[in-house]
Amino acid sequence: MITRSEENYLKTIFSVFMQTQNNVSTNEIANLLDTSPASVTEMIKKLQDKNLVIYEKYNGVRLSNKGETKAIAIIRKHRLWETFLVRKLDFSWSEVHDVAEQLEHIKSEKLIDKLDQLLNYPKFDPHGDPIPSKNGVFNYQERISIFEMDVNEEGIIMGVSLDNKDFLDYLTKLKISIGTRIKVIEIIKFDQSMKIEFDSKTEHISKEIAENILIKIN
Amino acid sequence: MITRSEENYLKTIFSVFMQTQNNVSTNEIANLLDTSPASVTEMIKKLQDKNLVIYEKYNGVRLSNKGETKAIAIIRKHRLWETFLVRKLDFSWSEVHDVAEQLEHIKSEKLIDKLDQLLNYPKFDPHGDPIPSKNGVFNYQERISIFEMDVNEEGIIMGVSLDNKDFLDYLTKLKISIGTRIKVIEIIKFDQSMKIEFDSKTEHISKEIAENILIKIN
DNA sequence: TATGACTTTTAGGCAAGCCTAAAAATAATT
DNA sequence: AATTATTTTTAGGCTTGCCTAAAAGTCATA
Repeated sequence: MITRSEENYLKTIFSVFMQTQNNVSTNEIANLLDTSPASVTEMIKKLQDKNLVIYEKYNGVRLSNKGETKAIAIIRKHRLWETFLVRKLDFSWSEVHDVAEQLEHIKSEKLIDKLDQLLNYPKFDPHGDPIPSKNGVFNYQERISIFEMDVNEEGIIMGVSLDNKDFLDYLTKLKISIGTRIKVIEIIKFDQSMKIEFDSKTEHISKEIAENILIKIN
Repeated sequence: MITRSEENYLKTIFSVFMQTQNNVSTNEIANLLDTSPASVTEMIKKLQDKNLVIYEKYNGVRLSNKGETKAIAIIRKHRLWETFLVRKLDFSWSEVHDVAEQLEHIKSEKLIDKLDQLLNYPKFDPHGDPIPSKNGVFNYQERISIFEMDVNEEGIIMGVSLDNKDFLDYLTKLKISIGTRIKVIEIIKFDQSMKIEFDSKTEHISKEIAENILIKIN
């Protein structure tokens, strides 16, 4: 049996490793899980005993195949639940995270298969992140941030790279959501803010906002 | 904050008290929660410190108003989730219990309100048990078991009094479900088994089965 | 290369929720 | 009423997952 806490460690290690492709440091895990480095070291050892991670003292940690499989299963559950909350229970982007964080630990294969079916086997969650299939395959979609676009370039919003309530609420207020087609009108050199056009209107967004909205690239 | 374990104790105390109207004994809780009497005593003290139960040494325990409110909320969640699993995810009677047992501990008021709405504010769960409203009101329905019926009496099945997989699977096999109209044809004196008629066919059921199927009384 | 800064690990402790064994209280039976 | 049986509580221990403080290791920079 794998505990809830262990699942959270696996998920964290997985997502950091995905971004950096490097062994994940004790400190980084501690920061992300809001715990002490000492606790992390301790837990890593436990995960190592269960063959879920590959670990060498003072050299960070990464998932074993077994650990990766577990981590992907948790991410799958998290994203399916988020999709369910938004589509079936009318939750907004910004509200789903905390609840999905709890729901992802429910243990029932049938439950998750049926949920998948109910939602018609979604490939992306409400934030535009890919939902791994039952056998662990992610459906990646190449994306870049609006910040990387040039003037006059167009794109369709495919997701966000930040799961922060204020950020998501602001997007909702702007009526920007996944699927929205946008065009870059102007880039202000001074602060790198951008004027973008969508749904026949123009909005002015800061660099920070632009960096965290992702559009389809191909 | 109230822990998952505390919630399970409250739920157990509530349901035993409902049946007996007496203080619940340490031993009984231990049996139902599959734990030791010593652990129960310890937990009861903790619940007492939190003003969730009323307890006197060697004299059993019952819920305080605060504890009862909590217990009812958990039962509400459990039954709403069971209803969801059966209605939306095609779970069968016998499969819902374990999963609902996990789901009932998810903390989100919005989640449960929305679930209630999605299911159109159900008054009874798939076993025929009442689902308390948001403000804690149960919609009781007077029910008796088939075993208490006389020959030629008719009734409509409203629920079951046993949440056991083999029992529920057997009812499914017999195609007996909530809403089925039945009539008692014959009672066999020797073993108190009963011949009942429903959906234009006759079945012969044991005393044990008859005792655990509930029909509407008024 | 030595020193200081930072990271990681070790050591020792704590709360929650469980356990067993023994003691104390209550209930049942002779 | 006394003895026995049962129930409940206390006492002491264990594991999980966390903590802080101190020691050990690694890295960076003078």
